[in-house]
Amino acid sequence: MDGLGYEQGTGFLLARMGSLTARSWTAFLAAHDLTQGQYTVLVTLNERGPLGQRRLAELVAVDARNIVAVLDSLAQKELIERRPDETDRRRRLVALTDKGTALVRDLADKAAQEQEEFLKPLGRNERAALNRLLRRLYETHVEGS
Amino acid sequence: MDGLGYEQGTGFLLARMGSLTARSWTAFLAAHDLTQGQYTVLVTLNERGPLGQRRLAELVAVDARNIVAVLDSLAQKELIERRPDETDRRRRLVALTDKGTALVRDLADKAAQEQEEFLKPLGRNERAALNRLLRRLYETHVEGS
DNA sequence: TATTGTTATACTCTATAACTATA
DNA sequence: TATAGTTATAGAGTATAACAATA
Repeated sequence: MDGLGYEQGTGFLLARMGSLTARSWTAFLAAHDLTQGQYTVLVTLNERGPLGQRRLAELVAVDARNIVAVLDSLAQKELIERRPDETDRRRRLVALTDKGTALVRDLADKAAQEQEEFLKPLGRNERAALNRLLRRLYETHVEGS
Repeated sequence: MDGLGYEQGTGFLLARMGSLTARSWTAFLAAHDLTQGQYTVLVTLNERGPLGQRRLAELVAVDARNIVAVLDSLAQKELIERRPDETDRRRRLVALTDKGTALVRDLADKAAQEQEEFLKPLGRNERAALNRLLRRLYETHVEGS
């Protein structure tokens, strides 16, 4: 019942801001010929090391069926490779190639600059606070299990 | 060079968390036969009152071409109506119907409960801080102009 | 000529059903 | 029978080109 009718919930704001962020984020990645899904996979592999597709999909929070095409495209770019798991011939271990590792590191630097624009309205301490809160949420929702 | 390779930037976390939030948010809205785009339009109209489609699209941060189908679907549900603008016959003013207004208010309450689940990892003060930071970002990026 | 709204097309993301091969 | 990976399809969100009516 305040000026604007009622207060927007955090969930709405998060989904909404995420969608806006994702847009500029997508444009940034597109300039480097990557989609969000591809980048998230690269980042996750960089953090965790080689993973089976099932576990990888879980961490990226994508259905295991839908990660296949993403991995195909990354493999074609020679950013990842699928290695056979000798102990279980159903499994394939997904790993970053050297080229993939180099790309992730390069993009991390450029992305930091990219964020400046978007986060301008917030001061230094506020950005740190936002980063910390988001990280807490992210880790709880993704690390789980 | 910390444990996990390198630190995730705020932009990445925001896009990522937004995507995760959007997922449960989408499921919640789907239970009430709405998409995210539809809901965002309803919320915006509720805050701002009747708007031309161009300005509405701007506030919702959707391309003006792509809001047409969203408005069509909302009009079919009788949640909004397009009124001719007598002073400029090119324009059509989009307004919430009584039914639409009632729905937005009803969903705002239910959404607040829905968020509990997602925000559980954060304490009361932290949620308030997150809400405040996101609102600042949202308003800067959307109110603009 | 510029602006408001529209139609149509294409790509990404997400969700789902049905399948192959291994265990 | 259960699990790892795959194929194929469909809806929603986003981006873009081309267009009609009006200013």
